[in-house]
Amino acid sequence: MKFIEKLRNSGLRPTKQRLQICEVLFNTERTFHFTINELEQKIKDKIDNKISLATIYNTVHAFEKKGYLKQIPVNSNQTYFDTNITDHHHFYNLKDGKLIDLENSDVGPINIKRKIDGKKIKSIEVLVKLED
Amino acid sequence: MKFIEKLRNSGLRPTKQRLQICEVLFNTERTFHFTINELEQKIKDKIDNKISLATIYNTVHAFEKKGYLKQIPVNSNQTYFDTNITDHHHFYNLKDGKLIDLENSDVGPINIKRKIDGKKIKSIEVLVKLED
DNA sequence: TTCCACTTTATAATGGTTCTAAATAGCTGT
DNA sequence: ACAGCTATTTAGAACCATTATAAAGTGGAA
Repeated sequence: MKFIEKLRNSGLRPTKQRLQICEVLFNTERTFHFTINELEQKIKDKIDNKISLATIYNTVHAFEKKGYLKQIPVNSNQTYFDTNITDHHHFYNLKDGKLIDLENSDVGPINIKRKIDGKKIKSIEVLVKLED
Repeated sequence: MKFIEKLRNSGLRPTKQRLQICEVLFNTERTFHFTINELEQKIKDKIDNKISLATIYNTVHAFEKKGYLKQIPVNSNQTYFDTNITDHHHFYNLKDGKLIDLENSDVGPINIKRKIDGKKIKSIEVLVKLED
């Protein structure tokens, strides 16, 4: 249905696996953060067939390249992704490794005054580390 | 000399290896960013004896814990460290993976309006990704 | 000097991620 | 519906940064 179009429009074949991963990632009330391991678990819980780990990696990277997912810059042994692709920032709870979205209104506009020749700004991301 | 005191004051024994790594990291005109691999190379270039890779990891982590180094939150397969431990931000050149310091005056103050119960802010870090 | 906890070291183990190559499945044109 | 082509999936191997291990070495206090 809706995801078939979405995938086709971006040049990705709407395979069974991709559509199922779309359901898990995008057919939700709210956006969320995840690691590949967490996504693998969510997929296991929600669908009955098996999707190979390699396919999950492939798909997540394909979706990220198409702009349907964003990587979150955090130092961790795993890569964190976000289904919220709007410009926004994050709290990072060092205790449990959990992320919390920060609305732009919680941070205020960020104005980068310095320019680098021949480069343009692709993104501005703020990470606020939290401790007890 | 100066590094012996520094180490002793923070409860780290001033071993030959740690002092040599201090020379490479802190006896410089300017601060710099590095990965463990880059540091390993720098050490090979500057000293004649060999320091085990495990010792380099141990030392970098010990120095980070004591606040002599900072990790930079970037998504990369390697961990980036910074010898500039003042509060500041970074440009990240996606093309070559190089980091550039941003002065606070280049970014302006960042005021996080939202609070999380029972947590306090440890750091606020801005990463500005650059593309061509 | 002696002793002991701290440190270094080589090497193995770990674990997230990427690669490989063969099997499978969309899709287009007939 | 079918053939043929290319994209995709898959299991498993490979990769590689990082961490763990356990034995040897070292700093420093008494």
